[in-house]
Amino acid sequence: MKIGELATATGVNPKTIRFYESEGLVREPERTPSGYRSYRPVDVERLDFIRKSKRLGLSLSEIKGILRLHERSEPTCVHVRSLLDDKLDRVQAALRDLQEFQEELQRLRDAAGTLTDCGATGGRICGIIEESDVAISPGALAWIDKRSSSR
Amino acid sequence: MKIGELATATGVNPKTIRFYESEGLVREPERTPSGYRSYRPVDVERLDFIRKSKRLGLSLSEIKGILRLHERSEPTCVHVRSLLDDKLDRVQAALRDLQEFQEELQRLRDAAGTLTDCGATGGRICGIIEESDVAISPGALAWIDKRSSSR
DNA sequence: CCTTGACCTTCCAGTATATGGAAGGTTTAA
DNA sequence: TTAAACCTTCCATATACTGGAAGGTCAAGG
Repeated sequence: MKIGELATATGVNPKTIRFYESEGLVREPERTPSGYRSYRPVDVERLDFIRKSKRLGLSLSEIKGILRLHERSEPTCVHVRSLLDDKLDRVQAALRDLQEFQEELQRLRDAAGTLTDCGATGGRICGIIEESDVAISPGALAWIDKRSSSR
Repeated sequence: MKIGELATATGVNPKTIRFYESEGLVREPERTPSGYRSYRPVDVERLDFIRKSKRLGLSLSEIKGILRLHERSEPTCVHVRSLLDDKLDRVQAALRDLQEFQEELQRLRDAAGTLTDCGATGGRICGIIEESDVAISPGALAWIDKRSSSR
């Protein structure tokens, strides 16, 4: 199985498969005489595992940790449960942060909507922003950054 | 005012100030004969503006856009209002995504909690994950990535 | 005069997770 | 034989910084 076939079988971009290999998430496959990567069916399962893990919000290094445990024939369930607990805590914290941020942003937007001039006179750049006092948590701010770039 | 003093006055790391300069968010300051950057009080205001904008979830390129408008003496309020509307839409979408994700994750966690063995027999890596069917939206997934790394 | 320490300078690398492109080699079918 | 569709490696990009290395400057104290 060449890399393109593995990509089609799993829905993972060939570039991404090579990247996972460089990161140690996927084993280095055999090569054909001409240097092409040659995969086995078990590699489909491994990529599916990685994909499902990512859908749970696990990072590549967390996934790597699980795979390392498994390679040493150690049980993974206890570790995975604690990762899920951790993830759940963070999602809940983010929900709270984001909810609060949404309310503050909404208030600011409402106030800005009534202004015909945002007051950028003198040395001012934009009154809407300069008079704002929204305190977004670092976590929610981080989310905004990422979100903006992933669209 | 040297860069360290500006940093103290604004709460922005000197490295970050230099980075903003390289990105065109802060003007290139005069230099002392020995090459030190020499800032004026107006630079404090500009950095404060950047900081407040970031707290509203604006990206550096969005902030740069606002500053460019202002430099050309064009009004910024209409533009800023549309940025805020956009931001608000995304926050609301994220809240929905994240809420749904939280529920799915909670369900998975509850199911995993009752297992004494996650079923990693044969070629399996971890039954909790392999049997999961959580479909997290790309936006919320992106958030998780960023969040994990920002802590 | 010399040293010490706290500044400052530039440049390079790394963070996380890919993705796009360049430049070139291989294989398969027509 | 030639064109398309693969494959290879290496480098750059996105985001918003942050850390470190190697070295210059400045003020105070001995």
